[in-house]
Amino acid sequence: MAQKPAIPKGTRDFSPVEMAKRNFIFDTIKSVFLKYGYQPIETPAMENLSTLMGKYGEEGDKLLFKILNSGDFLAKADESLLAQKDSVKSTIQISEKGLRYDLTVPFARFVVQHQNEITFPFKRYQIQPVWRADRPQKGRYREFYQCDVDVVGSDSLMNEVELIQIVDDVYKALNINVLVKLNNRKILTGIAEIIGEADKIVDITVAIDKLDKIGLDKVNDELAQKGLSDEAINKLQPIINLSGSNAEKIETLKTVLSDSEVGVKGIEELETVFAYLATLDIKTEVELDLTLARGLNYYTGAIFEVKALDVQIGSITGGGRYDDLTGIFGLKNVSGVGISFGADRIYDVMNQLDLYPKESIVSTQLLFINFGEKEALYSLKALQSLRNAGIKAELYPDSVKMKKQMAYANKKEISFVAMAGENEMNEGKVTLKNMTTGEQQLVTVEEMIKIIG
RNA sequence: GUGAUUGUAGCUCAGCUGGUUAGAGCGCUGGAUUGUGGUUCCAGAGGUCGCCGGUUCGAAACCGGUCUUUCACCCCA
Repeated sequence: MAQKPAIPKGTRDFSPVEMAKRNFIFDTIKSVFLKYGYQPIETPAMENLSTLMGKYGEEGDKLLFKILNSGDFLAKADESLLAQKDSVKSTIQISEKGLRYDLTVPFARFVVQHQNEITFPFKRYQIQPVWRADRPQKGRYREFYQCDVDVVGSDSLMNEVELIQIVDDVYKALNINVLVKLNNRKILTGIAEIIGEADKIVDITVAIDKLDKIGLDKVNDELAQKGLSDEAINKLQPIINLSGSNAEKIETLKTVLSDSEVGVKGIEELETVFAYLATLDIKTEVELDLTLARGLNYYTGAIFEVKALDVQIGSITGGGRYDDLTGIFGLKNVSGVGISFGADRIYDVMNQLDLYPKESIVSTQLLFINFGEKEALYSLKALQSLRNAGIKAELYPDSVKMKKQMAYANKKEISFVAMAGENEMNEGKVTLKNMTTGEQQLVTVEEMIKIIG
């Protein structure tokens, strides 16, 4: 036990059954992405630290996995810096690469680097793992998959609408009940302007983001702690407490934010998105939620978040519009909007609710019992025809006790077992056993294909 | 990063205030049944009690450290 190998904290192995379930999720998401005209790309697991650092805030920098330089990296490093024992400064000396933290920043890098080969608007999806040196807990891992869809090079709000359609399609296909929360960063900026605390926008959004969790009083406490005047906090109250239908909320905001140019722009954008959505057949409820802020600093327009309604877990999908992201890498005026599906959390939700369709987890459909070399060769021929007909079939490789071979079929949940011994071979047939009913019949290969297929 | 929490057979767990050969259920292997699994019966294998160190005549149990699990904060998918 003690000597057994282990895997690093916050990482997981996936068994065949788990992989079948995960692939069902990935395949579903992928097929929806393709349906909307998005194309796949992949980027390396590691990026230069210079492209990663500073993009996720100070916290994010700490959560980046850094890769030690190759060779005698300590000898090449500046001794005086190492002697200071300052981890942040020393990192630059001994590490120049890191594991990607999300897919959006590498994508921005990709767009800038390949700008001359890309046709805009560029619609891409990307399904790859990302790594964060976070402390693991429920629904939180150090290695997890993101499924990103983004479109860059288009300002049209049609894209926002399309992303919501995609969310609706994906969760309909997965059979998960969700709520889409929608907000707009411009409205948040407008609010900060109106109450005269424009420079505290980040503190304000972080605080009101917690409303659900800690309640109104504590949010106000936190706001005061961040240095907001009582007057500003008072002005904020009607906004934090905003309720009613989406249309009602928008009406209220219109009067409150009428003096803020950005705020008005934000309201217009939201109104347009809701108006477009109203003309479409969308099953999922979309709710305007002003407390939705999301930590990432680069959102400039719409902000999305998707919550599962039947399971208590963090958000399972999130995203938004970012006008300036490629600007960091030197390409100006390219606006993008995208969302990210958290495959691992979706997996946890699906598991808890047991939502997998039976077909999604079948492996082998038919097992041939091995009675010996001559019989095995006879079975092999039949297997070719079955496989050509699209049936997943296998032959037990060793001619061991039948009991053992049957137990193997049972454990792998193979629904049919075929037996071809001397009698069957003489007739040019096989005995087919249905493992759920226990019935057996003598049939030809063609008949088998009909029964199983 | 802060504060808690967990770790005993492949799995889920028991093991009282430290005292001889550490237990159960399930699973696994073999047999009853040498061309029939999933049910039943019988037998068997499997554990330096997470790891390192300390206290003690004696530690799975007490203490320290470390790794791991889970949870809250922070942040986030």
